[in-house]
Amino acid sequence: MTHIKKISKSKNNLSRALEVSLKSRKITTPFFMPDATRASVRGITNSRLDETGIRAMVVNTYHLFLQPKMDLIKKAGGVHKFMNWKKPLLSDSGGYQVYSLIHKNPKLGKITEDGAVFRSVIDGSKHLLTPELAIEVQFDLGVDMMVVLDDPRPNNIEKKIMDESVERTVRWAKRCKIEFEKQIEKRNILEEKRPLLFGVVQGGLHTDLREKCANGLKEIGFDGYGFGGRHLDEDDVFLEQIIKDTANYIPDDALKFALGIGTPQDIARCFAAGWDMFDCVIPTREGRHSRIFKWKDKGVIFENDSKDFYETVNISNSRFKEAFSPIDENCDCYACANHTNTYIHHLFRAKEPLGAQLVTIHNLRFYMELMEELGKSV
RNA sequence: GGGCGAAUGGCAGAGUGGUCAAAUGCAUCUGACUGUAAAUCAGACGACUUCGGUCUACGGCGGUUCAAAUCCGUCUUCGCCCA
Repeated sequence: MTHIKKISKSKNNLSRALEVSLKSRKITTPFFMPDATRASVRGITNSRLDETGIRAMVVNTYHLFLQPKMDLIKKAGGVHKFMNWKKPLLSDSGGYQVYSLIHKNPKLGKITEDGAVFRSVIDGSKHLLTPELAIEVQFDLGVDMMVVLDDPRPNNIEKKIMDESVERTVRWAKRCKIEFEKQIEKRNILEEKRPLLFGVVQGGLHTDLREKCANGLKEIGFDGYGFGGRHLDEDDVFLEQIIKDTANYIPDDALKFALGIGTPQDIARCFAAGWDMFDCVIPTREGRHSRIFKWKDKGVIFENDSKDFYETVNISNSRFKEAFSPIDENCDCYACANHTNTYIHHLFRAKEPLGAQLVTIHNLRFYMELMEELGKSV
């Protein structure tokens, strides 16, 4: 059976809408998944998440593996039951933690051909996360979509080293795919009930390495392919060409997952380049840090490099002390329907967690509206 | 009435002759955040400035000293104790 069906596409034939059949339910692209790294979108209950229109979210293999550990998740009956979330879940492999922890602070672990050696920040215990273990853990989590363990590197490293990262990423992807098929057989999972598996395209700023990586992964065969590493150059300039080229190297009938992207305009540009699904900490983390996303003009979303379709404001700024109006008059989110800028400003000043929760809810609703707008264009 | 102690920047609170425009925390103002080591982190926070400095500041006033938030006298206020 085929899990992915094209339902429409744009005139330029790049952006499109797909219907994806997952084990828990169907989902259409484009979609954005908030990060529920440790099986929770920080501070927000499931019912409030539902109200924002969220259709899927991302949990993290590495974090859940360390805490509460897989024995407990298995006892709970999988991560869906554990967190009582009925809609689709995608688990990230922990590959980014290789980048984030090891490359930023080598003391916290190292990468070997076998896998990534981590020291737990929870209890100091040592762990070896192999590609095989990453897949097994994700089956134990019981998610709808899983990602291979990859080897991301900072964009500014030598091309030779980036090439090694690409080759390792492909070798690890192969091991993941083999383990994936083994697990399906071992667990007796029917084709229509199996999770989808994503490879991750690395290669940094080098288009030829992105192509090499994509081709290597294509040969193995995945349901979807992710854009790995950072999508911005050293000056935080959006890597437009690599984003476009990488999307083109991926088979058209596969899902294209822009991992960790991004700001509203980055998402819009990626979608226009053919990417179907997104996840990012921005709406939640920045919401907790009091930054609010607001619409300015939905009509100019696709106008070249435009940030003009939205703005961000910091609700803890003094100008909101006496702003007795909702964050956004036109927003239908819980925060805007019930509370004023003044109140939310006060909550942040008073360090009341409700402030962060309300802004998180609002920002997630903003991101959902962005996805609705993107969806309308195809 | 007598004795002792204390008064420091918006607040709390270090400092007890020079390296003090004065630690630290809070408050205030602003910024950052892109597959969450992040409800976190960073900067600013007396005035003026040609950015080299200049001025005004540690309860008030007056001394000592080359030099005082720091020592002395006195006044004011507050606290504690004895009558």
